[in-house]
Amino acid sequence: MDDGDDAIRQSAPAELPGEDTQAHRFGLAREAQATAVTEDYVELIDDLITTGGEARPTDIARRLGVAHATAIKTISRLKRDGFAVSRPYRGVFLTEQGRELACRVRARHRLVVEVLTMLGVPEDVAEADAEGIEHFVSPVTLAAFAAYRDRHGA
Amino acid sequence: MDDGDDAIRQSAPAELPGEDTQAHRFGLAREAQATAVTEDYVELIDDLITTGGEARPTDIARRLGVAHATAIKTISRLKRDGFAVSRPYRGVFLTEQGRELACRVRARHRLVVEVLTMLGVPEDVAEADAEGIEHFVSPVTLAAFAAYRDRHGA
DNA sequence: TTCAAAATGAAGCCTTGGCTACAGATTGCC
DNA sequence: GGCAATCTGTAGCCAAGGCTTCATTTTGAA
Repeated sequence: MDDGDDAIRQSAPAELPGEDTQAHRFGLAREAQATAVTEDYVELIDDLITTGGEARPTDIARRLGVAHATAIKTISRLKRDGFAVSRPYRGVFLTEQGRELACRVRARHRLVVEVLTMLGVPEDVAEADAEGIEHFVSPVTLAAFAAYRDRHGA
Repeated sequence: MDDGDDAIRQSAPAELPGEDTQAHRFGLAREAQATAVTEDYVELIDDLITTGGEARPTDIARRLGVAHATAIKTISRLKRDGFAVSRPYRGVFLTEQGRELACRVRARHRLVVEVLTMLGVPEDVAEADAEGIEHFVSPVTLAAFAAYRDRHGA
């Protein structure tokens, strides 16, 4: 797992010779996958706090569709990595770093859903697919999405 | 890991009540992730056989950017799951199921790259992002992509 | 106030997908 | 034919992210 500023990773650096290029692309995808769970948890925690005032492990687990023990273990990783804090039996809270990540993740998610919808994907399918797609959309692609949305009225 | 026919998963079934919907979406994304590695390997093996006549573990590992032992272990899972066969020191071959999956995966990859490019994403970035995105594009979204491509000339 | 239900957290297990290190097979060069 | 380099495969380690089970804490209802 990366630390905060890499949780939404950068785009490809320079040119690489042929075969290495492919290996590099797979490497980028693996990195993005490693941050996906962090991003999902942080965004959900932010949602729960915003809409309900608190984020409890049981609620997080239910919303994600995992066992509560799984959520607690992942939350402990968030704490270890500086995205969240929690006091026993008192819910989970985001650090500044966590809130900042949540904000970026939510904006990216919305934009992906918007663009999918504009392309003719039904709203509910767009939401579902975006849940996976969003973690692999690089900043460059995100910028292209934003430009496309602005060009064609949303 | 799913077996063959689910390796490209289906879209969401019926309507689900509010909170369960979100849990279900995350569940779909987790399933798609579980099939992503299988899809990458199968497509790469098919490429290597088509272009070079054989797919050796070392070549697979180099192209994916992982250690050869990692590739061998994953290949053994492909064999276990009925996507590939191999004889010691004689390279890897796809089963009928494996070839069929490779074909679907390649078509999907190309379409994702095409659509990203049409949206204004630079070619190389589109290729890199598609490596991750493709695994989460449901059949419904894929159909919408194809319709979009056909509507606006590629 | 008491007590049962629900939430929490810890512990231990599994699979996946990385890695390194080492052993054995194959190949090709001399 | 022999030997070194390369390729292959096995074994063992690790972390992530699932799971179940169980003990403990908190909470809320009678």
